[in-house]
Amino acid sequence: MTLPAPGAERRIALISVAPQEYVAVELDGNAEEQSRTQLRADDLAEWVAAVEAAEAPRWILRTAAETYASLLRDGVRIGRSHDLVLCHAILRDTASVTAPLPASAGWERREPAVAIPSLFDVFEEASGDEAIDTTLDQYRAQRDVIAAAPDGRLTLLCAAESAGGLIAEEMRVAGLPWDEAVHDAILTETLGTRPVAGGLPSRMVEIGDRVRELLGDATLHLDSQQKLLRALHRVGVQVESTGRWELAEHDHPVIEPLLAYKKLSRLLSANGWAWLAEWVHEGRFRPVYIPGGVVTGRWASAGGGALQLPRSLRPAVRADPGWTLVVADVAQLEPRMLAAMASDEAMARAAQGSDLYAGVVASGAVATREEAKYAVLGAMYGATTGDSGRLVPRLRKVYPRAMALVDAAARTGEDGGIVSTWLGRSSPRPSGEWMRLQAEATGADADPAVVALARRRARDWGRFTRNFVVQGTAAEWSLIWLAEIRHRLQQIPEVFAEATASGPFARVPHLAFFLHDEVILHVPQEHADAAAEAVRDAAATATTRLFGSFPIDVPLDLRIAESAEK
DNA sequence: ATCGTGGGCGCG
DNA sequence: AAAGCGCGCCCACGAT
Repeated sequence: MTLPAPGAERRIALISVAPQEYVAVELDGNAEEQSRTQLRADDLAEWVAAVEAAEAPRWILRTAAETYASLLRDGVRIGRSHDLVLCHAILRDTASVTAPLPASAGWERREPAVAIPSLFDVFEEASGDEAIDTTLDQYRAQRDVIAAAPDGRLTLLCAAESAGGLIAEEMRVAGLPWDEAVHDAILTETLGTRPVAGGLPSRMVEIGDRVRELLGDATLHLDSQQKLLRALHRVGVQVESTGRWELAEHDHPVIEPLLAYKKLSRLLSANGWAWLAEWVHEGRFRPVYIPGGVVTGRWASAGGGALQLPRSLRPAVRADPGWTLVVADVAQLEPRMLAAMASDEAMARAAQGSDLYAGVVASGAVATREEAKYAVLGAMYGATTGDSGRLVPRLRKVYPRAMALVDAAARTGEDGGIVSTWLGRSSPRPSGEWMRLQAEATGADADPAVVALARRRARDWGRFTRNFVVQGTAAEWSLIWLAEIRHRLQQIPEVFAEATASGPFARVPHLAFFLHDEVILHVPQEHADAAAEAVRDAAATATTRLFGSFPIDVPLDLRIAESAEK
């Protein structure tokens, strides 16, 4: 991702002014209108492609989820954008500047389900000229907020967020190569023979019958939590819930088959044959990504459970013939971000190499890798009890700067304050209800029960803000990583071999999947090494863009393989 | 029939 | 071995 100085790049706002009608407004260095081009929807893709090839401007879009999807369907890709909806969400709440962007309902994200039909709703009572004025005013307001932030952090964040908006649409169009036969084989192997009409697969029937027999109820409906709980009590298993963890603590013949049944049941309902039929078409799984869909800046997804694919199905992710996958993830991204944010050199030393937890053990803070893991997770999540909570104070001695950062974030949250990520995405204000409860608890004659509740809610919010700064900064690293990968892949020439898929990514290496700290690329075999190098370079660049010369390792686990199986 | 909620569990 | 953060989705179940 290159970030030219403001004014040094061409910027063109692409504005929908009426159904089937667009206006492209070219802006000068002061974001003043320079020229205007009227476009019919039918001509849009061709015009954008020509301008992109000639000038590679930064396209100012209402949001990629609306405009870019249709361009991609017409085979047109763009390089850079400024996504007004995505950036509005960041800029209206940022604590990085004294005067954040005024919130404006017209620039809120819309539900994906209505995004496409409502593409023109915002303008239904406005003339085309009003739509243009509204868009340009919003862009100028955003530009002013971005420029007011120190160190260009919001420039980087908004550029990366906008790139994420493009990438999410591109990954949806490209899809994740998915081998339906492999998926089907895994299901049959795990669940048993597929039922012909309704009913459950054979292994589930067998195991379910065994569970019912051991519970002494031949007609028990195992999917009913309440009935199952009562049946367990009847045979003397005194659990309070039917959760996996609590069941595992009990010793009764029914536990083992019951846990096995629950595992199978989960696979069937979440990613069984019905999921396969609904979400995989022509060898591609196409999830709906929602960039910035989580308050911390992480991506969310809608439909298909894209971010919850069970590891057991990874073998079904298979490259097309003549293509390969580049699969890369970062180990322990969040604590690495924490070490760098806090300039904690001791923690950064522990983070050298591929296993941060081993480094924590080497520092002498804890005795085993497992303890290191629970201590570090506990530090970032705010654990206070259990083994994890007991280990956290040891880290405070060895990594005082890192711990001071998360402890301060927790205190700020407990006091009702706002915290921010490294680049300036800020946490939401606590709710009015939360504020009222805290106010009620500070009175001299406050009910002790109210005080206790307020304390608990304050700590809850403190754990959220504690984690926000770390999870959100990790999301920023990943976003820049993604954008840099995309930028590098665009330099790799297309292949001339016969394409195995259709669409704008049929002949080029492309991102196919993203999951918080992991990417999967789908790449013509001849470009596998170049793509892998792009992924590594991009990671190094992401780290430098965020933390300059601070020495923090962010090592990748990267492999080139036909399948995503680990 | 449809909606909201809670339990449970997959992912990071 | 822990239960501390962030999600989305499925199911049952009770309310509408």
